Amino acid sequence: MTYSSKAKAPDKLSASHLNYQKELNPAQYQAVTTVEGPVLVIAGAGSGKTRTLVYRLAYLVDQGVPPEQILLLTFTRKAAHEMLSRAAQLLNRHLGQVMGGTFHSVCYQWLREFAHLLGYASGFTVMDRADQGDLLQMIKEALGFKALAPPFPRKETLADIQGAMVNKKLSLANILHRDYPQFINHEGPLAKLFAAYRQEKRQQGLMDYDDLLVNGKLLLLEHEDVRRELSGRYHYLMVDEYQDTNHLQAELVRLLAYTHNNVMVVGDDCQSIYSFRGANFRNIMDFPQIFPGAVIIKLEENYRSTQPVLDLANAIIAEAREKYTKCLYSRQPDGCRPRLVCAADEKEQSLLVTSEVKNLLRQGVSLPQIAVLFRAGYHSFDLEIELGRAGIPFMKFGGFKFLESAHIKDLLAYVRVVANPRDALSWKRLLLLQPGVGARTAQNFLARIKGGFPLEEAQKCLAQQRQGSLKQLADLLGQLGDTHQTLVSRLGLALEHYEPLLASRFDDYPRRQRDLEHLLAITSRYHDLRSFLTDLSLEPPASLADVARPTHEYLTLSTIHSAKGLEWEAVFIIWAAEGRFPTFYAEEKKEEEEEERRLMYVAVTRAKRHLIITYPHVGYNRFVGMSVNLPSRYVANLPRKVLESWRATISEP
DNA sequence: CGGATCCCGGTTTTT
DNA sequence: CCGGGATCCG
Repeated sequence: MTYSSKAKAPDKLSASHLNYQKELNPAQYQAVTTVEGPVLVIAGAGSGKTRTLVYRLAYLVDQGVPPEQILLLTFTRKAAHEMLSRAAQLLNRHLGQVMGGTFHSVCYQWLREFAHLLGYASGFTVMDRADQGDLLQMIKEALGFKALAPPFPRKETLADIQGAMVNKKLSLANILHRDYPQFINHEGPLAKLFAAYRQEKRQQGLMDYDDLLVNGKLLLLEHEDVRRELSGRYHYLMVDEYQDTNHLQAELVRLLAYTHNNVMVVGDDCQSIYSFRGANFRNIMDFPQIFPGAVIIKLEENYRSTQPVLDLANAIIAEAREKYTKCLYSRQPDGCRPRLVCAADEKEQSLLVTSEVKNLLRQGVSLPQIAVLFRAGYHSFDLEIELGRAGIPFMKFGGFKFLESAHIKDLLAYVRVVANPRDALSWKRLLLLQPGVGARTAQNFLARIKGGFPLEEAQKCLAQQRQGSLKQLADLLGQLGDTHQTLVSRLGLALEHYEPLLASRFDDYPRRQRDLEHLLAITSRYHDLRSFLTDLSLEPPASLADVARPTHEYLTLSTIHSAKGLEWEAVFIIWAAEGRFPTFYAEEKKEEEEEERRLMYVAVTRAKRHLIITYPHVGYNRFVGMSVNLPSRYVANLPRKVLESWRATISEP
């Protein structure tokens, strides 16, 4: 451990006057000041986990550790930014040099530096989920698998299967057997398809999300010098939300700690809600085996919620089949009991939330202190209409994917082919947009530029085509590649070209046009095309949406997944009905059903003081028409002293 | 090539 | 029940 002397630097190096012992409770203090060797922090909901990470960052810097030697891995890049700026505030100095972000974005940066070692050009671009589906579809067609006896998986399912193989480390046969028995007959073709997929990505200079982790790991595993270099670059590792990491991420952590073992991970097994993308909360429990001698610290005091809210949370998680016991306790014994309210139907549920929100406002709770949470994005559609009618401003997080909508992808295709001319996927998208161009022309063009030609080559090829629109496009691409122009003006040119196509393609084009202008506004923050495109793929859309946020106060609507780590004075959980929450999807699979329970636990523990859980008594079901809903199993039949049951009574508007 | 029509399938969470 | 995708025809 060559670097241990740094953290043991004498206290006089402390530039700040922070009194760590006074500002933190004993467990937090221990977590903050134990900087050498492996540390596992089990942090219950609301136990000051973020505070602990922030103070630890500050502490390290206070001890004289150069910020650039710290690596902070978080679930979103926004979370990393926030922690850094809070630490900077504490110390009253700028900490620009700390490396922070998601595993994906950090791997991306290393791969830009070292991808050539893996036989990848450094100019690779990142594919999102939809791109993955499109490429798989192209291959499915090319291999003639559309003619196979149905059912053959559609492109979204293909992407799911591929993702499961990588993230859950299971063989194709295994996945098919476990989750997709209906496709077992097609195992052979599927194996071929996925092999071709891997090959195509490499040839086109594309990496999907999983590749970033897989290749990042490969880089560290197979290149001892790189491992040494990167491990030495960051002497102190901190990983947030460790319960939501998968085997690849755990392996990355192990490899990065190679030269020093200074690694702290923070997590809560009860809040593990991402197993659908391979997260495994056992990573937490295995941590002491992988890092022998790890110090284990539990944060159990909850600073967020009143005791009645915690009582409900504890009652929900008590039923979990498998968990590692923590005892959460609050300093605020008093507070109102959470309520379970049965509304007559969805409309009444929406009216109930609206009128209760108004109630809270009268009581002095401000709009930004209120959130409505739900299992799936579409669960709030009706409520959104009602809120609009009532004139309550709101912002919605999660669910809808701005960046994956067709018009955004169309516009981006213009610049993506400029950034990476080998990207056949974007070429195809771009070409098919042009009038007079169909599958045939696109195919011919792709065949001609196959193998990766520079942009000029592609331009020449376009100029030779019969269609006038393609000759025009060739000129435009020349301008888009002109790096003397600002990125905004280049994207502006693309938009100018795309707008007429947009109008003929979509009948709701005015709305889509506004989206595109919003995208252009985001662009002005960037100078470099590649980093712009990367951020769009790797940055959660919510943080990009900052520009569009209303300046006035608003109510938060969010999926529970997107609400992770956040808190509000008052929380509503809507559609807490069997079939929706837990989703009927998960009802039969034990492990998934367990995860739904944890999801409810996460939802409940977002509330500081007020908590209302509702469901509509009658709901519309596509198969059966009207049907009667039962309350979610996680909140039905709880003792009255934990959860009050009500029938909705609201005055009609 | 592009528009129209018909049929099937499937409903979720996200880097 | 709605929308995406496949197919067919002009």
